[in-house]
Amino acid sequence: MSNNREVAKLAGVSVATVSRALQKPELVSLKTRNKVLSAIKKLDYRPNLMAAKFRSGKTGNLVVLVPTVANLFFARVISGMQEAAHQKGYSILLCNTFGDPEMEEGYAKMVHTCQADGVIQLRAYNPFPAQDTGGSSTALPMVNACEVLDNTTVPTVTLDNRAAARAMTEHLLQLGHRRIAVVMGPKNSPLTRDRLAGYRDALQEAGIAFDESLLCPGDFTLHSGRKAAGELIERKDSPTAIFCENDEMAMGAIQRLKQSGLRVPEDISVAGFDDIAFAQFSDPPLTTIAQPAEEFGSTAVSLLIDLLEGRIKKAPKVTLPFELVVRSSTGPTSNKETVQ
Amino acid sequence: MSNNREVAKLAGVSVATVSRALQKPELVSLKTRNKVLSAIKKLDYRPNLMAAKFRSGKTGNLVVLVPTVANLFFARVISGMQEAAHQKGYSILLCNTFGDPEMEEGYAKMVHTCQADGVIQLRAYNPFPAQDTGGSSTALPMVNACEVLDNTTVPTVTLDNRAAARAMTEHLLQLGHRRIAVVMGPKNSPLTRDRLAGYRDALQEAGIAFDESLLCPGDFTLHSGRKAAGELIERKDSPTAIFCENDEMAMGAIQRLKQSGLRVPEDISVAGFDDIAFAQFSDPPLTTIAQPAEEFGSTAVSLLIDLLEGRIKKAPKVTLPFELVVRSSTGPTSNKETVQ
DNA sequence: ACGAAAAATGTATCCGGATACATTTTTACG
DNA sequence: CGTAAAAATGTATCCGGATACATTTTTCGT
Repeated sequence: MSNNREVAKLAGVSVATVSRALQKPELVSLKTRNKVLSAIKKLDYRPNLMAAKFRSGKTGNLVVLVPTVANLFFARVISGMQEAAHQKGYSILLCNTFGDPEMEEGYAKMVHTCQADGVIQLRAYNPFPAQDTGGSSTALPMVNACEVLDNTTVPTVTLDNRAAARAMTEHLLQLGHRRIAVVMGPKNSPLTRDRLAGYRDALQEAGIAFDESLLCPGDFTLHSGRKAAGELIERKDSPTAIFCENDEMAMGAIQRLKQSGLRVPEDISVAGFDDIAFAQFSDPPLTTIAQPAEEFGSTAVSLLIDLLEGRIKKAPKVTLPFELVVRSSTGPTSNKETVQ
Repeated sequence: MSNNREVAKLAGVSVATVSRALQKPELVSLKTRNKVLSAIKKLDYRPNLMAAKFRSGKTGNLVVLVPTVANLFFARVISGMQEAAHQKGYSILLCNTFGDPEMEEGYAKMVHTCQADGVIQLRAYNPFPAQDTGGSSTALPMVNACEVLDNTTVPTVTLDNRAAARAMTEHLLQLGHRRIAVVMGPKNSPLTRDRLAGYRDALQEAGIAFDESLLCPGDFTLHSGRKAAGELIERKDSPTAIFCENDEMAMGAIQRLKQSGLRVPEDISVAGFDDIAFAQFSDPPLTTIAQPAEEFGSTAVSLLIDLLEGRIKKAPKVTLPFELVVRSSTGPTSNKETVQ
């Protein structure tokens, strides 16, 4: 591979001129510029960006920590990130973490070893809590998106999960449901906690007592939704509606309900969250909360780049809009259920 | 950020010793090693890997060209890649290309500018066809996986799509189907062509004439499956089975069929390809071809790293196994249909 | 045509770790 | 104890582009 100096020699100029001809062409006379460009073409010269980045101390890489790549919501978020990053001259280093703090720390260290400039974390965990100092110069440049930490000085991009869950719960209440089960995400997740809070807000406003036994554990997989639904319908006082914290679990639940001969929504309503592509192809099509997934990604990338390039004073907290999408998996309670 | 020399000074040794203490500890005496290590700890020194990589000429990055990140099959492939790469000390630079040759070329050029060491292409297109010279030193180090080129000297990882499509078609024929529609992937895709060939193989062996009008265009999205199904059932001589070239299209098709009051599989059978997670949660659960998606990714990464590290003589062609997974979306033809 | 300012170009050095080669220290054996 | 071999360590240089600063060339007004 030819380099700087070979080009300079062939063009009969100095390396500085070669560098300038590429970086700041306006500083080089037209004649010289052409000499340089033709030498570059003749040698098929390509600048070694590793050298340039090494010198500048900027890698142009962003580490993205994703609990599960093989998840439709995250896939959309990543898609949005990739596009935004590419547009601004950055690259995405994708890291599948399985939500394991050790892996997250390992990958985040790529910033320390100058393999990446910053980190986008899609889970509510700061790999270096002691350094959660936002704009501080020693801190890990990080942006927290989707599932975010509560008390953090790190920039965040999130949804008002509480309001969204409340909206969904209100929708179910309006349909006459009084016993609404919730299939939750992983324990200790602020996202799960906030959605639960929204659910309780709506219940409280409607004057309905909160029943902890209606809460089911889940892990955002189809299987966990199926399992939860199975357990719910075997109870004597089974719910008339199931609010799942993501669409995969909702679709798993629907499958299980149908398997037991229950009709959705006639016998039991099911709601999801995320509005993945499959939601409208579900049978019945899923009532859910649409999130601007790609925008989560692109916003997170923009914030991180702003942070890296010093355009951020204090950590912004961006909240993106949601939308309640009512389809056919939710419906009015049957008389039998409502008379109780 | 502290460097090499600061550590050397604090430890009272030379930079070479510092470097050796980290790279080849056995060459450094225990006493010296400890001095170095404690200096490293005291200064919180982290080697600047950009410098090391710059010097070695190896970036440790692999560019992955994916037509669509937000696709469950590719997401699994990427997941497998990421794990394999991480295990071998490489990172994945994820690039969403939308199947656009220009974007693919742009990203592939990252290898020329030393931002990455090699490329994994998940689509049948070589960004630098002139350089398709396999082991040649001037060639772009590339591995082609999933959808692969026919006449290439590049290493490939693929499925015997022809045999898989044939197996699925035979399954449908055994159930009595004689008019089997095919919802295809993008035109000009070897993958689509091979699957079609397998379909024709099976028809021919069964002595059934091939009817081109049973082929429907598609693009691997839920919507295109729905559209294709809509067109098929409006025909006078509509098929008794629809073989979709991926699960998303199959699920889209099923939705459309049900919408028209058709029962699957009683009135019409539907088969998919890929066995994504949703396939078994579809209503009815989808008959499909299971592919080892993660293994596509890990194998591609292994091959590329072998290629980069000079362990490959001539380009290997790896074929991974498939499995026909029969669920409930396919069934025997009804009498009405078979008597024709 | 002269001189000052502006434009263009060149020189030398830096970034930080790796390593070939040189040098010093230790080991071990007669 | 002496010396050769082995082990440990140090010195100097390289990788390739960026750039501060120095130097040369051009422009332009008078």
